Amino acid sequence: MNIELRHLRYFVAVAEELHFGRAAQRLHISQPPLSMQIRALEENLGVQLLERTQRRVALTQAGSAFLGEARQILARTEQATLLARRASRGEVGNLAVGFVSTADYNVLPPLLREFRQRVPAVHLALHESTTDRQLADLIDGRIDVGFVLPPVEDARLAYRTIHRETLVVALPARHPLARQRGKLRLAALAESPFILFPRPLAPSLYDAVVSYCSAAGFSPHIEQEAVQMQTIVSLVSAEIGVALIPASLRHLGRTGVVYKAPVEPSPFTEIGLAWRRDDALATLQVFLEIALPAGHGAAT
Amino acid sequence: MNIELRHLRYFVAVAEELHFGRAAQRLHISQPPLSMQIRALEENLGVQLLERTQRRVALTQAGSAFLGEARQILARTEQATLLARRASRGEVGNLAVGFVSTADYNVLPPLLREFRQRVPAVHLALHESTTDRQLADLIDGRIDVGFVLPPVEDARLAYRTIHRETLVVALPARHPLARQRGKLRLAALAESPFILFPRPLAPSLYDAVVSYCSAAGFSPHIEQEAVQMQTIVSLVSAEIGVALIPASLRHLGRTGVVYKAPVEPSPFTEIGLAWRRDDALATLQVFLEIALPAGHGAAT
DNA sequence: CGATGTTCATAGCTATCAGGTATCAATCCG
DNA sequence: CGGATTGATACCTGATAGCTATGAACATCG
Repeated sequence: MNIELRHLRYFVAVAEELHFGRAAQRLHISQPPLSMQIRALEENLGVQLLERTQRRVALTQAGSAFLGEARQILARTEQATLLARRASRGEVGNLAVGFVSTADYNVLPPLLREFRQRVPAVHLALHESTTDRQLADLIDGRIDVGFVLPPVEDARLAYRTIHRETLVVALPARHPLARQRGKLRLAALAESPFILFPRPLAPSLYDAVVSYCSAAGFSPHIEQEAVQMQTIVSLVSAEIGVALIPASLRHLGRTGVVYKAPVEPSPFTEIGLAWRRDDALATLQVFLEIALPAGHGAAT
Repeated sequence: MNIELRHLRYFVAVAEELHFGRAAQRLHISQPPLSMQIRALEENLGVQLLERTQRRVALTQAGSAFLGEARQILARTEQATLLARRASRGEVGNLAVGFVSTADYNVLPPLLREFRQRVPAVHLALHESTTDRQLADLIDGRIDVGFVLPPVEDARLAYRTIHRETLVVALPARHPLARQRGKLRLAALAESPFILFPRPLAPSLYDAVVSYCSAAGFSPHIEQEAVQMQTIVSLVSAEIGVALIPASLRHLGRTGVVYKAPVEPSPFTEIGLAWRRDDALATLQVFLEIALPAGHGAAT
């Protein structure tokens, strides 16, 4: 027979009361089975824990050493159940989060701040990455949720938009149009070299840029490609060309670059969250609850 | 119903195997009761620990959080039983030790050294004190064993001699007899003032000194009393008088004091150990085993 | 100094439940 | 689609935690 927590609970009660009768009362059992269980515990350990002299119960040295341990084990068990409950509510645990670099300039910071505040014991592992790599990482379980650019077409993944914004023009400060006050007519850029990212990385955004220009009556002359938005802005600053970028990228605050909203109504570019549709991770549920406007569990 | 260690043992097995059948085999039980116990554990916690999909068993986040806790609780329980066993063998615990100051110059140091080496996890609380106070402290449980001077007459206490030594004369360095080579005739001190401690503190030693002098044909002229041997030697150094002290006190090495063995055969003075006759403290047993020449448990 | 009360241990019984066997149901694989 | 695998279910059994009654040792008190 093995030691069970029952033995520890009983022993602690007896050690605290130093009286089998009262201890039994406290444990809501009768005295004989309590004596039996204590005896069983002692036999199991091969150690006498209590000295019973028919009249007085006293702890042996081994008993008082064991008492401390027993108390700690019981407390630890309490802690473990609380921890399990908190974990099941998504209040402790880990969550691996992917994000495209642009998310870092709008949705990501306030959301992380709120998440930290609501569930400080959840550890977030953040991985900057492109949309397509994030989708693969989601499927393979390397991340649990990703800030991505649409579209997300895999049936195993769920997607919800969490942010929409317009496009603005980024001009080198010495560009003739940069001095002009107020809004800008997009058609004025028809002859300027454009900097853009490769289409496969974010087809929707790429297409938005191109069709925006089409609507203004020209097709952009693509001079240079770059993967990260920050790089694009750097290239603008280096006077390689102009670019159409999400409005929040203004926050980059790069010197030598001027941001201007066109007069033509801009299409919306969007960022969304993607996650495994059937994922039951408790921490993910909490994350989605915080991130998504209305309550949307993974299965909803 | 309460959580028991059984539940934790079973859960850890399942979590490690991720397979109810193999886990059951490892636990030497059949699979159905294992499933039942896991379910009972989950109900108890109010938390799902495992995701069973009829084909694959996986840990939930709560499950992996709980797994770590469960492992630690089980390990802790192992530790606790080992600790209890070691404590019952007197290898861990405490022991309160009293000692007369003279013991510090002969028996105490080597004995403490050996004890430390044999049972390093036992904490010794050392209390320098007189014999009579130690006897009271033993009765009242403030100390568990004492280095005392005989006699010990209380029936509740056991006593065994552990050290015997002769008396030597302590002389001021400028005393006429201090220059003399070789041994000293005790009678030569018949006119010197003596320093001695109050008789109630150590009757046997006091009487040994006085009868030693009587045998040499004189009665010592007691000039000054002092409680501690170190004080007596200090007074000798201050040329207040001479003293007869246990030979090991030479180790005090006080400057200005010369130690000389008399030619007359010296009576023996002794130090012994006293403890509660019925005391079952495991650490005391170990202490006595190390301290006493032959094996002598308290009840022996 | 016996009477009484207190306290832990023992004896015998009961009821609960851990664990066994047999089987089902869902899923996977060839 | 059939066999294999695996967790769940149904039902039964045996071990044992816990109960009541009682005993034995000891302390206290009239």
